[in-house]
Amino acid sequence: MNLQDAINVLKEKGYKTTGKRKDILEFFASEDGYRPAKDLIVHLENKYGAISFDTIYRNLHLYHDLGILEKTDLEGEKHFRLSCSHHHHHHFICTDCGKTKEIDICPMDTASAELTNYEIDDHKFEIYGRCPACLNA
Amino acid sequence: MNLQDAINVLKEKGYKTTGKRKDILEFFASEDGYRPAKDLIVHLENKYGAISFDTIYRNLHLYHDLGILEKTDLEGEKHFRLSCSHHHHHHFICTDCGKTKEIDICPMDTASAELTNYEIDDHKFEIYGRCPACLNA
DNA sequence: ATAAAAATCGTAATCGTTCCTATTTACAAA
DNA sequence: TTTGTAAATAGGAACGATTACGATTTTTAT
Repeated sequence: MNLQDAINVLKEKGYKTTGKRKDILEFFASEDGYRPAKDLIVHLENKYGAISFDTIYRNLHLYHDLGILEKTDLEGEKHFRLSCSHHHHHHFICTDCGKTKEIDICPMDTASAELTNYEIDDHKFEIYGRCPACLNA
Repeated sequence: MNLQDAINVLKEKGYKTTGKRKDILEFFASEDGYRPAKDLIVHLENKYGAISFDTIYRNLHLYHDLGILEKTDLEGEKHFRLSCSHHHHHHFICTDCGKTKEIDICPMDTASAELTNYEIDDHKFEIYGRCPACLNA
């Protein structure tokens, strides 16, 4: 998912493409890892001086609902990144810089065999650690 | 990990075994799923009428640090359960009742091959859905 | 029994997030 | 291009989970 794809989704669904909505998308397009709302707030405050929490969180939720952003809970704080809309995969997440690396293994294929009679709605497989760049720094 | 094991760990490490510490352990021993602090507070308030947040959270952290409790972040709320100290495994978590089922598959064996030059500190594999009991209710 | 250390209490503060009403803006239709 | 209106944003209050803190109580070792 890139900036233009995301804007197209917004238009298709009839949402207005405001300056702040674009700013938010640009922010995530310029990052390649999970970021908390806090970082986005700082980024937008640099441009606007002040920004409403409502705007931040309403749009984060909207983007998540539209599949534009992926979300994960890290230490009680929600983090977001642009969706990797190609094939199903999971992530290594660097606990220093937040950058991610795709992991092409999904354990669900075999795990679901252990769960007959269970309704499976979702799953999470994440690996935490430090990326080579952070290890060298 | 059962009640007695947990008390032994406390004593070995030189922590005091107070009535409330035992109550907390008994609470988790009587549950077999992940529970939020909130549930523990309600449980202890039934017995004592009031309980300090400090006592709740200090002991949850202590137990987690000592390996007595496992922790997971579910929708911005930390949930705890007695550690399953036998072999390494993961959990299916029922989003209705919080009960868990062990999953004996760990994807790290194969996944770590994709992460040469990365430092791996931790990982999470959780499956969410509804257990047979909740499906029938 | 008693003293020292540790644990708990009661409450205030903090942090991330949600909610509310008034105002502003984007967009469509004239 | 103006205008009507639904949608979006502002600004700040409220909320829920968690953390922090000085005063008090309890556990445990002596």
